[in-house]
Amino acid sequence: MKYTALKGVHDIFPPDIHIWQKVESVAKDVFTAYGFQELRAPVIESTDIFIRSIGETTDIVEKEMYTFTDKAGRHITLRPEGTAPVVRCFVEQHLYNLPSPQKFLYSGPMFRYERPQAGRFRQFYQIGAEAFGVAEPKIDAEILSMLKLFFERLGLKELNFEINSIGCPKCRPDYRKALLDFFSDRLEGFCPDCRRRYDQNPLRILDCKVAECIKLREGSPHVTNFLCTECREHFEALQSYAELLAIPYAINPEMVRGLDYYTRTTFEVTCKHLGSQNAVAAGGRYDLLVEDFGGPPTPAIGFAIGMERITSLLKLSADQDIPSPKVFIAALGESAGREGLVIAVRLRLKGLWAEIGYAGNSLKSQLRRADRLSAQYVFIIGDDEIRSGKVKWKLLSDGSQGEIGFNEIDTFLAVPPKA
RNA sequence: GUGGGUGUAGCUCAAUGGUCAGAGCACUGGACUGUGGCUCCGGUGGUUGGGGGUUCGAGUCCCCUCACUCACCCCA
Repeated sequence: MKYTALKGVHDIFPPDIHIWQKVESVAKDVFTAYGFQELRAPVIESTDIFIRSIGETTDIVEKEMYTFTDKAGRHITLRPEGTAPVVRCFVEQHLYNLPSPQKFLYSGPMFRYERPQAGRFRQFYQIGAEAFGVAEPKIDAEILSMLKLFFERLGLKELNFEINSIGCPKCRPDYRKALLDFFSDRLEGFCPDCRRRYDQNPLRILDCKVAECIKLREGSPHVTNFLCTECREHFEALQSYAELLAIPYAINPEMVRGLDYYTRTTFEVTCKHLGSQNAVAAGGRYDLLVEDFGGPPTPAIGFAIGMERITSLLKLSADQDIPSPKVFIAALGESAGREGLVIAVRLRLKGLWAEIGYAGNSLKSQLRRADRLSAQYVFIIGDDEIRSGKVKWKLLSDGSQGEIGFNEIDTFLAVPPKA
């Protein structure tokens, strides 16, 4: 094959595209009901926007960004995630001057240079939402409830909602220190990755899947025991609101985040049917990021849904409704073909999906094609029908057929079939 | 970046180192002049991912390379 798509990217086309469209429309409906409006930010931004927000020492920034210089030497990066561009827009466009809160949804491709595997791609799609201006934990719970509704509408089950609080710049250093103290005397037993994490990002040790490390970290301090008063109250209030809204969450004090900007609430929705990349949605609070970008102090919270992971789950479960034509017009001969073409265009004018057969195909093959397309009706037009001014109709589901005049077609199709 | 697995028809897969690389599905034509699905018969479709090597002989063995895939790292 001479021309192929790049590694880690993929084409989306029928029949899968119908699942994608379904997910997008459900998200838009549900998020709209929660007061979110669409915001479309560019796919490219200045590189420093991502370095500043995601964090200089994160994997994303250190080795996963698609970065290049344009013809004027500007440093440009294809967005690896959606929050930073939205925050940049929020500040640059002074959206904080609009009535608070401001709530936005977005969707589109993200780019990360990684080795692809199940559920992980170099160009991948996210649907995300960001809410600005509310410090109250009520909105944290609302966002969880919005996700719950979204998944319910899609018929997705067996999902786990996990929440955590990673504190704020006031309390997190205490926790970090406690963690370092706890690990320091047993560091030798940990895997090489964890020993590296000890220096770079000790919270990540909590995430390690190596059996030895899991055993060694038993009894390690929990972040939730180190929260300052404000963070603890926020987290407790979130839990009570989540219970009020019947969100079946679990607290996972070992859940950590790969982006530096998170504060307090973090959450993840996972599904065990996904393989090792099992998060279908994840997000959290980032109360300091807007200020970091030069805006006024503005608490905020957001999340992103991984489209590929959702659609792969739907492909497992779903009875997919693939759209099919209302009418297939099978014509035999040139003059019947002309008549069929005119009828098809007239039906399309009314918004009905009409397909026609083309020259050189026998009636049998046209019917076969109609059957493959799952057309509801076939209209058969030949010399006889042209002479009599009628079309023969056939209902494919039960094989019944009859005749109607050319001018009766519209009313005929308006009446639902008995089958 | 690291490690494993797999590359044969559009798809899913056969073929002990030995005739002309096969089957099912799909597509297409016919059995049935103008009636789909079911059945039967025929047809189209291949650089066996690419390159090199071993051999009388390679889809099969070896090396290189590319792609896909799963996992690690990390993450949606």
